[in-house]
Amino acid sequence: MSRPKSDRRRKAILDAAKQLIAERGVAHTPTSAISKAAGIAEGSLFTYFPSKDELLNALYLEMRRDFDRSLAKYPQNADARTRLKCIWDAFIDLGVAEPARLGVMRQIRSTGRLLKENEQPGKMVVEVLDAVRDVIQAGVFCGASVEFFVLLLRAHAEATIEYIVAHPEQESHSRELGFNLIWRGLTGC
Amino acid sequence: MSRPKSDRRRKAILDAAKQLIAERGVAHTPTSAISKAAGIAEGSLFTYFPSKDELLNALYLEMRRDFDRSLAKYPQNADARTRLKCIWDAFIDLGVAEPARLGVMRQIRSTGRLLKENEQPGKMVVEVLDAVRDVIQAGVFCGASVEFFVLLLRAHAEATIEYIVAHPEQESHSRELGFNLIWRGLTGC
Amino acid sequence: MSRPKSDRRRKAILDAAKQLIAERGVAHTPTSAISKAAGIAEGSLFTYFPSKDELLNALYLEMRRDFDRSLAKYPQNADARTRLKCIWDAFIDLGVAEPARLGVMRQIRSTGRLLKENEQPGKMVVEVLDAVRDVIQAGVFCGASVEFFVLLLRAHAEATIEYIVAHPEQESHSRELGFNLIWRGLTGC
Amino acid sequence: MSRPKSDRRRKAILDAAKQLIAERGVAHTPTSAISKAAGIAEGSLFTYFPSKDELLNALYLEMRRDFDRSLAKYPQNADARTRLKCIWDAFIDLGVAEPARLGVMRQIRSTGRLLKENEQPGKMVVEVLDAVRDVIQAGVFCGASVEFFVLLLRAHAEATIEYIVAHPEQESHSRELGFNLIWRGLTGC
DNA sequence: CATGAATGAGGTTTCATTCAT
DNA sequence: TATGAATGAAACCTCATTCAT
Repeated sequence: MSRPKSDRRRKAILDAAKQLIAERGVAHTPTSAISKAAGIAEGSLFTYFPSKDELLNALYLEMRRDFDRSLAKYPQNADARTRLKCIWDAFIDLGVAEPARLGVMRQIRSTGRLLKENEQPGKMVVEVLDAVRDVIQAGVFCGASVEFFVLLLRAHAEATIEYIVAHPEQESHSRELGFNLIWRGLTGC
Repeated sequence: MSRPKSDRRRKAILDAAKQLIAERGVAHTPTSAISKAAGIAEGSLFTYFPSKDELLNALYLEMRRDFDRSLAKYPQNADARTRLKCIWDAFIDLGVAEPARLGVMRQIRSTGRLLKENEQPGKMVVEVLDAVRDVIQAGVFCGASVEFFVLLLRAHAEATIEYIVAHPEQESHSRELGFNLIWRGLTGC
Repeated sequence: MSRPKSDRRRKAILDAAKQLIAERGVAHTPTSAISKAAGIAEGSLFTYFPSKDELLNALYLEMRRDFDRSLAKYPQNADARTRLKCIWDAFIDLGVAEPARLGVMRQIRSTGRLLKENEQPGKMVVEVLDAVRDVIQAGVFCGASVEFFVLLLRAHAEATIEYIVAHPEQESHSRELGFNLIWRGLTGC
Repeated sequence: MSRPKSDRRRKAILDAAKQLIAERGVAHTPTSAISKAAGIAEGSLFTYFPSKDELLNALYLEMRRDFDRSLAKYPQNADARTRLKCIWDAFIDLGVAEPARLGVMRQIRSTGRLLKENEQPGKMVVEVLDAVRDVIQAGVFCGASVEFFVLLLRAHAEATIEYIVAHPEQESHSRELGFNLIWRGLTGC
C-alpha cells in the first residue's frame, strides 16, 4: 500500500499514456510504448500500476480531478446563470487547453473497464446538477429530469470544444454562442 | 454453379460484429468471436471480408445506410421546423431501436481505419445541413457557422437517445423536450 | 485412373505453376494462384492433381521429359566429344530458352517431396553417363568415378546457363568456353 | 541490470534454424519449431530477431562469416595456384563439415528476402575474384570474363562437396580430382 | 527498486483441401 | 465435371505480465 518511490515517474507514466492514447487509441497503445515514452523500463510500469487496467483507471481519475480543480474559485452563491457560465467556461477551457483529454476519457470509459469506485460523480458534476436544478425550477421545463439536462449540457459543451479546436480563430465567439444557445433553450430568454 | 456467396451469411457476420462490438468494444472483439457468433468457420469470415478492417468499414457503411433509408419519406419542401423535426425523429428512432448503433459507429470512426471512400457525408448529413442553414438565416444567430450548429444538433440528439435508453418510460416526453430545447435555443420561440 | 477430361487444362495448370513458381518461389505460390493463372476454378485443380505435391511432381516430370525430348536426334555412334557436345548444347539450349526451368526443378527437388518414382534417371542422364565413361577411360582420370564427373558436368552447364542468361550478348562465346574448359579439364587437350 | 540477452540463446536459435531448414526447408520450418528446438518460448525468438525474415538474414550472414573466417591464414602473396587451392580447400572443408550450410544459404537466397546490406560480397568472394583474374591473364582464356569463371568455380566446388558427402570414403581423392580438373581446364597443365 | 529478457495465450490471416450446387 | 464458398489447422507476430539479475 505504500506509495511507490517516485511521484515524478508515476506522473511521467500517466502523461505518456495520455498522449499516446490520444494519438493512437487505447487499443494501439501497448504498455511497452507507454513505458518507453515515459523513459522507464517495461517492467517498472508494473511497480507503479499493477495492471494496464489500473493504469487506465488512474489516468481517468487524474483527469477528472483536473476538472474539479478547475472549479476552485467557484461562486457558490451567485445566481444560476453565473454559476452555469462559470462551469461552462471551466469545462471549455480545459477541453480546449488539452483537446486530447475528453477523447481519452471517452475512450477509457468505452473500454468498459472502469472500476466501480471511479464512477462516483466528481465535484463538477455535482455543481452542474445543482445549477441546472435551479434553472429548471424557474422555467418552462419545470418538472423535467435534471439528469437529462445535464446530459444535454455536457454534450453541448463537448461539441463546442470540438468546434473550437477545429476553428480556433472563432474561439470566443463560439464559446458564447454555444452557451447562449443552450441557455436560451433552457430559459427562453 | 457453386454455392453462391450467401447474403444471409454476410448479414449474420455483420450482425454478430455489431452486437459483439457493442458489448465488448472493437478491441475485445476478435474475428474468431465474430465468426463463431455468426455460426461460421474462422476462415469463412475472410471470404466475405478480406480483413477485419474491411469488415469494420462495411459495418459502418451499412449502418449509415440505415440512416439514409430512414429518410425515405423526407418532406423536402416543408418548412424548416418540420424538416428538422423529421430528421430528429428519424435519428432518435434509429438510435433508440438499436442503441448499440451510435456507439459502434463512434468506435469504428475512432479506430482511424475508416477508408476514405466511406467518409463522404450521407444523405442525412446533407439534409441536416440544409435545414439548419434555413433556420439560422431566419434567426438571431444569422451569420454563425452552420457546421457548428450541426455539431451541436448531433450531440444533442445523441444525448437524448442516451437518456431515453436509460429511461425508456419517458421516451416521448424526452424526445419532444430535447427537440424543443434546441429549437428554442436556435430560434428563440 | 482415367485421364481427366481436358489435356489443355492440365497443360494450362502446369504452365501456370511453372511460371508462378519461377517468379515467386514454391512457398509463395498457393494453389489458388495457380488455378487462377490457369483460368480455372480453385477446386478444379484438384480434379487434375490430387494434391499440390502431386502437381509439383508432375511438373518436375514434365520438365525432365523436355530434356529427354531434346535429345531426339542424338548421334548415338559418334565419338565421345561429339556426343558430349551434343548433350551440352541441348542442355544449354533448354536452359537459356526457359531460364526458369532449372530454378523450378531445383526448387521442387529441394522441397524434399519428390516421389520416389520420379527419381529414376532420364534419358539425358543415361547418355551423359555413357559419354563421360568413354572420355574417362581414355584419359588421365581413368579409374575415377563416373558419377562424380557427371555431377561436375551438370554443375558446369548450369553455371554456364546462369552466366548466359545474365549476359546474353556473350552467349555463343560463353557456351564454347564453358565446354572447352570442362573438356580440357577432362582430357587435357 | 536485468537478465542480459544471452549469446548462447541467440546461437541456439540460429543453430536450430540451420538444422531444421536443412532438414525440412525454409517453407516447412515455422518459427514455432525453431523456438521449440532451441528450447525457448515461441515469443522469445522475437526478442532476438524481430521477424522470421531477419532471423534468416542473420543466419545467412553468420554462415557467410564462417567462410571469411576460414580464410584467416590466407597466403596473400603466394602464386595463383596456391591461393586458389587454399580457397578451394577452405570451401570444401566447410561444405563437408556441415553439408547443410550451402543448401541453407541457397534456400535463404532464393526466398528473395535477403536484405540489401547482406548482399555485399564477402572476403572469400573477393579473394576468388583476385586469384582467378591472375590465372586467366596468364592463360589461353585471357580476355574472358572473370565473373564467369568464378561462377564455374563455385559450381565446381559445390558439386565436389555434394559428391564427397555422398561418398565420404573418397574425400581426399575427390577433392584433388575436382581441383585438378578445373585447374587443368583453366590453364591447360 | 529498476531493468528488460522471457513467457505463452491469443490475434489476424493464409491456404490446401472438401463439398454443396 | 466444374465451380468457388466453406473449412480449420497452422503460420507469424503482439503484448500484458513475470522474474532473474
